[in-house]
Amino acid sequence: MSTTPFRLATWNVNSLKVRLPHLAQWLDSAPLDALGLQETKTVDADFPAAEIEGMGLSGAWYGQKTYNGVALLARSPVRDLVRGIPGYDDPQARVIAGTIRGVRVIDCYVPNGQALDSEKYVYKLGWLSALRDYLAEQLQQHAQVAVIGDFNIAPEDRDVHDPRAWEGQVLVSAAERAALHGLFDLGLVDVFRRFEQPERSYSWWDYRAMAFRRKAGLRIDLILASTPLAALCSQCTVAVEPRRWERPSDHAPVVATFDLPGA
DNA sequence: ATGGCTAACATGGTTAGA
Repeated sequence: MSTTPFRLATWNVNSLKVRLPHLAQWLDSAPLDALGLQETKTVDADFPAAEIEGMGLSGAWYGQKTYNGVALLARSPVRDLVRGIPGYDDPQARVIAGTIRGVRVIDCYVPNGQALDSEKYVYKLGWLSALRDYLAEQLQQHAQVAVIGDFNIAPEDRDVHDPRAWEGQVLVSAAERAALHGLFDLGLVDVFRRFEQPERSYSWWDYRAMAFRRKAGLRIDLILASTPLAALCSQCTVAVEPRRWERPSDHAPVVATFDLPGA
């Protein structure tokens, strides 16, 4: 049976306006079919739609002033768009979902949480609970589901450059990891770990203290796939190269290839 | 080394990120 690759990426761009040249340059070298962005940091009226179209992409975006903001883009039509988590009243623009070539793609920017004693941490855990309910419903509706984005949680200690220094901190705390594993329990698979990976594979490095050069990062940007979709995954890598460029995002893209049935 | 750096908004210094 013939298959066609579906190359899906997630990238926290930390301001789409600043990172438009990086996106264009990366797309020149990386053949992609669909892409979820986070931290676009722009209202929908100012979204650079013409520039995105010039890159051969179309889709939809859901943004707000200054903070957050997500976009779901593809080379083929994005259908049945849904912004936010239905039924969850959230003033922050963090989720956009659509169907691309039969795959239900849900692009997420999970709250950071700031610190364990912060109200933002309470918001993060409540938000993840709402996301879990939403994903449970989506997995009933669709066989092929991909949940992609900046999860702001490092799943395991091997996803942390210095687990001892980070122990108990936000992004690695037990309650956050339990919430993430709650998503895995729905049947979602972290496809990156389906393959052999280099030691010290991360997707985010602090701008400060030469963290990137020291390989002092975290793997917090993930591609999760429903079991039937994960079975079609043939590759998943961190595209570390854009992190080396001038004025980079602090996150690198993560890319997965799914060999979808059909020509 | 409880700092370091980047971006938005604003146009100096705060908020937020992770």
